[in-house]
Order: sequence, then C-alpha cells, then structure tokens
Amino acid sequence: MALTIKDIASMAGVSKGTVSRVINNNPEGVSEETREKILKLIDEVGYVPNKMARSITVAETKTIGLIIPDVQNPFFPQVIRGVEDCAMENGYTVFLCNSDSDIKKEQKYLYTFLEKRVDGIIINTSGDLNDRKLTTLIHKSNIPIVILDRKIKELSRYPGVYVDNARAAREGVSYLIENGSSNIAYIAGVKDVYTVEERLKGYCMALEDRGIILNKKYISYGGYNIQSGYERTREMLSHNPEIDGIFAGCDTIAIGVLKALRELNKKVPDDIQLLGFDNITMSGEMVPPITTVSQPMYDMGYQAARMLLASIQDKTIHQADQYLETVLMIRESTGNKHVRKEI
Amino acid sequence: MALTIKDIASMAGVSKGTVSRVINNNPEGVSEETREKILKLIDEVGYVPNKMARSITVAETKTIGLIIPDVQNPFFPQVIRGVEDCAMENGYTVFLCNSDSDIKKEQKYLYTFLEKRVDGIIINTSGDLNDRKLTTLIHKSNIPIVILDRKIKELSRYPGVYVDNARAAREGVSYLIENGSSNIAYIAGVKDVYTVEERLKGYCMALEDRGIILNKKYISYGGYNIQSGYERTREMLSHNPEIDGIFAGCDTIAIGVLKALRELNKKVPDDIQLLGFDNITMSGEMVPPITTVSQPMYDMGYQAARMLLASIQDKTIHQADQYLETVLMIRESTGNKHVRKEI
DNA sequence: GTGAAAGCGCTAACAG
DNA sequence: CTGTTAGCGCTTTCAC
Repeated sequence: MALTIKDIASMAGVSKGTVSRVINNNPEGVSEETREKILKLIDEVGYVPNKMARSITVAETKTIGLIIPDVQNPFFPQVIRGVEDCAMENGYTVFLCNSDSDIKKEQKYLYTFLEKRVDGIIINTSGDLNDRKLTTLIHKSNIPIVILDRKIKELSRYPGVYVDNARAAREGVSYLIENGSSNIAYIAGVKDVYTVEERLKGYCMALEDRGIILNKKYISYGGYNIQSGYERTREMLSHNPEIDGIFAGCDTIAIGVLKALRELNKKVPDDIQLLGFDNITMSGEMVPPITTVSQPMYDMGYQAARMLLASIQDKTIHQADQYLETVLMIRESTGNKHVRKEI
Repeated sequence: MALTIKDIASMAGVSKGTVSRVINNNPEGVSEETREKILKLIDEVGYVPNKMARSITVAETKTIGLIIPDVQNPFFPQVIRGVEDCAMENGYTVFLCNSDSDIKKEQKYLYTFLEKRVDGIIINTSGDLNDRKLTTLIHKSNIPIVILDRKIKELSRYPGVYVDNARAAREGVSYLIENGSSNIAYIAGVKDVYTVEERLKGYCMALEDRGIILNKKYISYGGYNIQSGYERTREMLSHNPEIDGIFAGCDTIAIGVLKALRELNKKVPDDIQLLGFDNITMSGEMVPPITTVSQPMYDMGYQAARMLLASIQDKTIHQADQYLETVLMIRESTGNKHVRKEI
C-alpha cells in the first residue's frame, strides 16, 4: 500500500542501498547530486520510511517503556514529564503504562515491552514482581532497566533513582516536634511499600531523637487518596484526641487530613500541625498552605531517563543508584505554637 | 543474540511455520502434541517472540499514539487513563507525547507516529497543524485518527469526541446570573483555542438571555495555570471593582482566582460568585469548594480510544463525532446572594 | 559513489 | 498436521 524504499529506488533509478544511505543521513557513500535528487523525490511523493522494518535489522526501536501505578495520582505527571522530555530530546518515544500497582498488570506490561523490544524500561512498582520466570526473561533479555522511587527486590541488580525518604521524613517530623508537637500521628500510605517504610523509619528516628516514645496506635496505613486521609484522620482523632501533629504519607493524604481537621474544628497549626510529603502543586494552594517535604519529581523522571539512555548506549557500564535531594517546604500548616499563642 | 523462532524450530525439530502457528495461538494446523511440546520448550528456554518482526509482516503494530499538550495539566491524567485502559483491554500499547501545544512538537510527534507505523492516533492540539505536507502525508497514510476535545481545522475530516462547551458554559453562567451576579468576568484560557471560544459563546448567550450587555473589559485571556488566574483576577478587579461573578476558563485558573479573592478579602460567594470548568479533583477540595462544569474526562479518553479502535478494525466505516454530557456541579462558591444576606 | 545480494525475525500461502 | 518457500521493508557488507 504505502510507498517503500524499493519504490523510491526504482522511481529514482537507483538501488535500495542508495536510498537507504540517504534516509539515514549517511554522510558518505552518496554524491550530493543523487542525494538531493532522492530527497526531493521523497518529499514530492510523500514517502515515510518504515522504522519498524529498520528496527528489526538494526535491533533498536528508539522506544522506552515506562510503568507507573497511576497517572491520576498527582505525584506522577511530573515524573512522567521528566521522562518524556529526556526521551524526546534523545529521539526516543515512550510507552506509558498504568499498573495500578497490580502485579498481574506489571507482569503483562513488562512482557509486552520484551515482545516489542523496547530499548529500555523505567519502572515504579509497589513491591515485588513475584514471577521467577519473568525476571529470568528480563535478565536474559539483557535490557537496561532503571528503578524509579521504589526499590524492587527481584530487580535489585538494576540501578535506580531515589530520594532519601528516611532522612527527609526525619527532618520533617523533627520540625513538627521542634514546633511543639509531641503526639504525632503518621497517616501513611500502603503498608510494606518501600517509601512508606522508609518514611516510617524517619518518623521513628525523629521521635527517638527527642526521647519521645513511639505509640503504635498513632500509625495508620491506607490508600493514597483524599478520602482515605480524611477517614483515617477522623478515626485517629476519635480514638486519640491528644494528637497535636500529623505526618501525612503524601500530599494527597494530607489534603484529606486537612479536610477532616477543618470539619472537626481543629486549628492548623495551632491545635494540630500538619506535614505532607511530595509537594504537589495543590499542597501550596490549600488553606492553610501545607508544609511538605518537596521531592524533585520532574527531575526524578528526567534523571531516570538519562540513566537509562546511558545504559542503552553502553550496556557494559554499571550505573550507580542516584539519590536526589528533598527540601522541607515550610508553609503555614506548621509553626511554633508558643510563639503563636503569645501573639 | 536473543532466541528466534528459527532457534525454537530447530530445537524442537519442527519448522518455523509450526512454531509460528503455535505462538500465534492459531487454533488449527498443529497437533495438540507438538503444540504442547513447543510451548513447553519456549517456556523452558525463555523465548520471547519479536513483535516488531511480526508487525512488519502483518502490517499492524498494536500501538496507538496519543498527543496531548501536557500531562501536568490536571485535566489530562484522567483522559490519558481512559485512553490507556481501553487500549490495554484491547491489547494495544500507547505512546504518550506532550506537545506543550507547540506546533513544531506536534508535527514531530505525528511524523514519528507515521514512521513507527502506529495503528491509530488520538490527538488534542491547541489549534492548527499548519503544515500542508504533513497533513497530506497523514491523509495518504490512511491512518485512523480521532480528535479529542478540541477541533482542528486541517483534521476536520476525522471524527472526534467533544463536549458541548457552549451549552455547558451557558448553563453555568446562567446559574451565576440567577443567583444574583450581573457583572461577570470571564477569566479565560488561551485565545483562539476551540474550547475557549466555545465557552465564550456560551458566556455571551447567557448574558444575552437575561438582557445583560456584554462588557469586553470583563474578558481576559491567558494561561491555564494558577498563577495566571491569580494575576488576571487581581488585575481585573483593580480596574473593575464592580465585578460580582467570575467564570474561570478551567478549574486550575479558578483556583488562582480563588487565591486572589481570598487576598482581596472578597467573600465567595457573597461578594463574588465563582464558577470553574472541568471538575478536576481539587476543585472540590478548596475552601469554599468550587462550583464547576464537570467534564467526563476519563470517559472522553475512553470513548476516543473506543472510536479509534473501531476505525482501526474497519477502516471503511466513518465514525460520527461524539458529544459527551457535562453536568453543572453546584458547590459552595456560588449561591443565592439574597437568600444569604437575609440569614 | 553505487548496485547486488544476503539477511533481520516473522508470517502466509501452498504443497504434500 | 507440517514443511517449504517467498516475501515484509529495511540495512549492510562486498564488489565493481
């Protein structure tokens, strides 16, 4: 149906090889004259080279696969954008796949990536792949992979880009304590997820630093959504009215927490200080604006892609894990209670 | 390097054809016995069929391309998810591309899709493609396309899924008027964008319905972000302090508007009513929750994909444009001023 | 500088 | 039921 290199060759009265050299911008092996003639012809007749066919012979697709739990979670659009920008700058196109943190879907997508011979994969999962055969296939395929944000046991041999969640959480929770909170709840994300556990470590360390004894009742696991943050906060406060600080597992949860506090007539930060995590755009637009641990989301995506492209280009070098910096964004949901009360 | 169908064939002592029949689940033409033998072998040695190679011979890639302005705009994640879900359910993988509404990038991506021989394209652009040659290539390629949300002049021959922006805006603005506003500003999106102009029509109709004369000073065009909504509102109110209602071009803008109103100590809705558009998650979480025109974003994506897959399967049928329903989500940023004042 | 030929991994008749 | 053959559209030696 569509024009092929063969058509162009015969139309131009040259061989396929020559046309091939031209469309690949092969600098040598073709005279300026014929090159221009062919280029002009291609333009006139509207020939679009079939990259699929090229890919099969050169064994590279200029395509990378990206698996994330869900684009609808506000954390991801920025990292996706980082990945895509870097990919695009280097001539790669990206397959975007939402796994819903469902192992079955992750497996399916990974296998599809293998079938489609993507040049590399960036993946953010909730935990383990749990499929010995798949991981074997992946290893054997020799395809470069970089892990994003959450470590994966079966894929521990691959490099990744992370943030020091424990350190960041420790810093944030310490700030809460410094500003007068001592009964701090951790309205966390899903149990057993790497980042959730790391942040728990940080939370515990901060308490320990100040000699505050950990109260397990103050920890609640659940979904990464507003509703879940809202419900768990109401639940938490009904049982533990003494709570005067809340560390939310992510900003989306924090927004739900804030909603609950508003309904319960708790003043933020006077009655209860609130700390989020991520620094999604909306966290700064709430009333009050939420203090949060800012993650370099765009950069995480961008760096992951850079790393991946580097391993694609040189499969022999072993990339080292990369840890990006977080910064505590102090806004109005936290603050020194004593100072405030004195006003 | 990797195993090929040929390797499997020789290992199993059969021909490539037989292996091909097995991996394609071709129901006939192969005995249960050899089928199982081959399947077992494939599993043991870890062979992953090369879909690239398959694609070139069967002329289908099971891939679709999706172009949107920017994943980071909260409107898109849901539509992307709708597209992806439908694609995935039907065995397709999607290329996600962010164009930033930049014609050059749109052209580049479109050309890449042609080169990679995607089976279909879903596109949301800001306006015209402005590239006669490209559109010719697209037409000649005979590739199915569906337009998403915004009509495109050069691609008017393709079907799309839309919302009746004019009707929706008219309904929303009418609601503002019914509740006592008469000096209503339209803090719009980017000028000349299809949806922006359609909503303007609705705004004008609503005014006309009630005999309110259009004041052009009340219309402001600008970016789809919080900052822009914020700045334009301050500007607008400084020149036109009589304004008692604002129709924001989208919810992101509305959030910026709200921020400005808060700073200016304008009570919402008592002093100024606020109406948004889209119904992104956060619009319901603001204080006060924003009344907005709810668009079925996920469904728009899902239906666009359905439509596309239908045209892929049957290139001869001509799909009709599809208009999805909006609903006015009445929340607390609007309300009857007189009733409120009487309280 | 250019053409011819072989081959990439797979599918699709066509025989038998 | 299975093997053989001829491509699919392109790249890549290797001669000339």
